[in-house]
Amino acid sequence: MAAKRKRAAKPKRNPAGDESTYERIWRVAKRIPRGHVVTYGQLAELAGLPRAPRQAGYAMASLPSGSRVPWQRVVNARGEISPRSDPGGEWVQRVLLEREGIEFDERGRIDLRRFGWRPRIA
DNA sequence: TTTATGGCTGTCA
DNA sequence: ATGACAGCCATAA
Repeated sequence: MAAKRKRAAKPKRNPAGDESTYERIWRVAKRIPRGHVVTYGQLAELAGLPRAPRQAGYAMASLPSGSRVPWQRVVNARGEISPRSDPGGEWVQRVLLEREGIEFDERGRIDLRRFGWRPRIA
């Protein structure tokens, strides 16, 4: 019998064709409807990484240029735009969101109760 | 292989 | 309410 493995062995996805963790996150992100936002933790959870909200963030940071993933619709748990490596990027994100009809309060925060995307738990 | 990093989060003072 | 700390996990060196 196969040796018992404490944790499931890594999926060992194939180089091309199979989807990596990031791709899976991106796929979920693409489902975010316009005019709504999700938190990194939520995104990670939907992607199957309930304890890896950071990975969701890095997946966004790792997005290839030209991708149609609405990274702009991903914000932190506070409903705020997280500071990232790219200077000025948060401003861009905010503009994109406002362009979708999302409103920010004076503190630069989004009301997740109104704009938060609440997908059915798959 | 190990080590370091990083668009986070939840808890505690 | 804000500020600081530790935990978590995949990716890149």
